[in-house]
Amino acid sequence: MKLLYTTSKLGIGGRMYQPKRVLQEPGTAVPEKIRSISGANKRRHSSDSESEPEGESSCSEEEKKEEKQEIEKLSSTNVNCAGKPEEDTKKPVVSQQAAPAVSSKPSCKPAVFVPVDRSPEIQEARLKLPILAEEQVIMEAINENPIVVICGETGSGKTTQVPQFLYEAGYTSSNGIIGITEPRRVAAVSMSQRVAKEMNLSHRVVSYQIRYEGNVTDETQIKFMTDGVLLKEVQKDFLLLKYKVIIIDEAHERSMYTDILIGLLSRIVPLREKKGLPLKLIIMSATLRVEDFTENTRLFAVTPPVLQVDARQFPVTVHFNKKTPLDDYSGECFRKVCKIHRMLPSGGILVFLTGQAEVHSLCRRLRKAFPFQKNSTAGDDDDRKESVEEMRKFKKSRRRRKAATLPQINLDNYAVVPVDEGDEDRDAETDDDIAGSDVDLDLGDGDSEEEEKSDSSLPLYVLPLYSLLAPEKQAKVFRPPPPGTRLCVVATNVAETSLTIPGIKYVVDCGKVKKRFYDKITGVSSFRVTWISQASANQRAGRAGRTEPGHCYRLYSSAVFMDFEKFSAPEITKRPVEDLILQMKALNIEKVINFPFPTPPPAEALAAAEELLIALGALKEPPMTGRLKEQQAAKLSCPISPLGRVMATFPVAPRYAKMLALSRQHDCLPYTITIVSAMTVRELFEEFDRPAASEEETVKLKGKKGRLVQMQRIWAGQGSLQKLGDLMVMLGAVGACEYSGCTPKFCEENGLRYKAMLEIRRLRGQLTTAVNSVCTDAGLYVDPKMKPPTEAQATYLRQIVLAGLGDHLARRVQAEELLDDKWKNAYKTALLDDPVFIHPSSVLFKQLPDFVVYQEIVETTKLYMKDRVSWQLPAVEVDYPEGIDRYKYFARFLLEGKVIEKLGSYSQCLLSSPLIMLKTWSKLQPRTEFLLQALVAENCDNRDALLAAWKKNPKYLLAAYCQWIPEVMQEDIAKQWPPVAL
DNA sequence: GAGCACTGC
Repeated sequence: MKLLYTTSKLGIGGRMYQPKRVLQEPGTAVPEKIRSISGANKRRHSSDSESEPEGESSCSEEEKKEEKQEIEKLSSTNVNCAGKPEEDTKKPVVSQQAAPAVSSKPSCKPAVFVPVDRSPEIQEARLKLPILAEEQVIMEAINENPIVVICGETGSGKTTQVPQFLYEAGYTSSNGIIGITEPRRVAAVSMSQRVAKEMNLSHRVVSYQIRYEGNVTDETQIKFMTDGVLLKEVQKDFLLLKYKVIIIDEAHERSMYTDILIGLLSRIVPLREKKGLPLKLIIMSATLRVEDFTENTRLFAVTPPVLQVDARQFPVTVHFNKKTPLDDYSGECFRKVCKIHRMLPSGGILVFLTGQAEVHSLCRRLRKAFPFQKNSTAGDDDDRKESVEEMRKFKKSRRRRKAATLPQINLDNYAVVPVDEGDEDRDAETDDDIAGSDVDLDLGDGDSEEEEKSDSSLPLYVLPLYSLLAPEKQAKVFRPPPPGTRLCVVATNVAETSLTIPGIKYVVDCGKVKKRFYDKITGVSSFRVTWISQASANQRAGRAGRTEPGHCYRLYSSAVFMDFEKFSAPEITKRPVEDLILQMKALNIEKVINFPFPTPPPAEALAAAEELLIALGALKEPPMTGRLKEQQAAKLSCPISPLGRVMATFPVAPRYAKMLALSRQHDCLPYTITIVSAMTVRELFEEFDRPAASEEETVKLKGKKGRLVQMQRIWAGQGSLQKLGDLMVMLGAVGACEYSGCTPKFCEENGLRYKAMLEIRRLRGQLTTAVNSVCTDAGLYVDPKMKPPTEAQATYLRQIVLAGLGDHLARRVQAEELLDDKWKNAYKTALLDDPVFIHPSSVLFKQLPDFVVYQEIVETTKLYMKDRVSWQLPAVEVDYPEGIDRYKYFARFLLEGKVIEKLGSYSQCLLSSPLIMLKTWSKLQPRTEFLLQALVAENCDNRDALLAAWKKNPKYLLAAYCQWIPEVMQEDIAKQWPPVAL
């Protein structure tokens, strides 16, 4: 325990640290800062690191070979060999004290102190951060351990300060970089800007890199980036040699890339140690739930030490409801906000709901209850200010009277309450931070009728907030509300982590969240509203204590809260993982199942991913020989194919990467790039079906909706372009938008989401670059005046799309198969027994083509297919049936002209549709039987067999075929029979 | 004839 509390001076220049003890007095029971140093890695690697010069590595061929072997070991079963002998890891903690390693063996710790010239204001602000008092402890732990976990909640300053500690301790001298990963782009950008400012350094030194942009230079020493960026870098340089330190921030969020990075780094760190170029790994988490990292011996053979730092947060009093509303949590939110607004002192309110529609309808209700007449220039009106302020004062006095009496007549305040509820009431009293407040902040959870009445004397400034909301509308929540009003933000989960709203004092938490679920077998996704986790609830509550002490009203009982899961499941366990698996295979990790995941994905998900990648040709097919068991084993460890390597370089889902890889032909690349970009970016079109804020808005929304539908019909094109279905709509929309300069005005007028269009533009740019670097002679560029594809190209594009979505083919259920009404207008897919449908928003909704290819199936009221391409003809990829059906299909293709090109010219004149070959009642037409018998007689179920039969007998099939042709044409056909050159 | 939270390359 004590080891890391040593006050010994560190060899980093003249800098002195305050002894820890002083800071932690007065002798209260200081919480353990170091939760676990058992087995902290005490084996010094001095011999390696001292003898070899730092920063220089001559990479001989042998070393490269060794590296490759080590990398391959990642996929071997022997994951425990992280390069440390067993006995060392078991050394008791005491023995470490006996060997004060810090002074005797400096190991990889840089002995430098780099001065930083901070402004006095910054310096002052920094000193208020609790983490600053921990600098010495943190740096000692980092110096002595290759891997350290730091826990500290939001407000601890760990993200901004730890990189500075490392910089000052010389970790960036000798050309090393400190890399920090963030799960979100905004965080990477804003953190880099803040740290640059705090350190008084240029953006050339403290930089960021996100998907489409960055300001990294040769001088960069501290680099903030998104986790995906670092994962891509591992692909180029497995050992991440330019980094001296990697910090994984927000590891508790358990984003997919973060998890993979931690798994990879657990192997990279010992590899770097071995090379004499040690890399430090720092995992930062907001919660103390880090066992998945620390107690996972597959991940880290030696348990890394865990440091805990305090956060500077204001206290938040949590109030539970006594009753948990069964389903109307939205209504309960309304009532709670009304009470807060009427009875409690000023301060912003933040409400958590689950979706756009809910957000808008609550906004509408609240605005109705507390109208706020905004003038043309909302809120900046000084004339009004006074009167509003006066009104407010008046209201305040009235409210006080009310507040003093209301809680006492709360009918829900029974004398007999369950124990915990009683406690909650006490919490509210004792924790009440507003001295002299005369209001009971525990509002109870009763209904009361009067709240529905409109009260314009108490203006509430109500704003919606969700991710898909236009940025300028989102930005409103960051500005102070108009004078005399109270801010009330009704938000989805964005407000939980991604966006922090200033001035929030009250949080209303419905306890629910809308999540996407995937069926592991069928891949069908659905959205469900579930209870949040305890960690989530606490995160939401924390949003009330950013600027002053706050209150959180949970619309569920504490008993229900106790039943919540402690933490939500890591993303990697809940999602299809084909993209990850491809990335890993590209790193030569073949036995993915043995990868040291902090939490592994379910076996079904791994198998499904592997299967899809094999089908796409990204992995080499497993051998079909040998024992079943071996075959099964081989199936889960297929090596990557050359195609797979190309696909892995494209930063999109493997399905789309396959489409790109195929599009060299017929100048389709620019179109495929655009289609893939549009399919990757979510929600191209504005949502107009939501509840409106007012009657006039309802009318406005309707108008916009109509305009969009009209435009979509235009974008859908004509002829074979139309068969590209919804993808043509996307292509047309993007094309039109770019043609007009991609202006916010154009988007606004045509129902396009401006943000989505920008993202598509940037993704097109990135994919174009990626394709150009694979096909060096492609010479592609992003053309803002891209013409629509030609008819022929549109047909190729359909095939290209099908190549990526081959398993997403749905067949229209024919009238004669209509056994049940539920199959009306339905489609059948390979994997699902249930009918699936074309979504009413599709341009193909009324068209009902025989075959469609879909992007995904989402289950709502029915199973709906999203973003379809139409197929009038069955695709060749369809499994060829066995038995008599083989001949039926072959007959059909033959008649359609798919087998023999020349017969195609007659396909329009046929007396019956080739499709009837497949009908159950086909026998009713003699010509079907006749043709079928002729084919069966010669075993003709493929083109080669047909050609062979013609060689034997040139008049073969003529009679049977003529039955399908009008008499006038029969003579002509007979002359040219057989319709091929033999 | 509809109703999708959030995020990264």
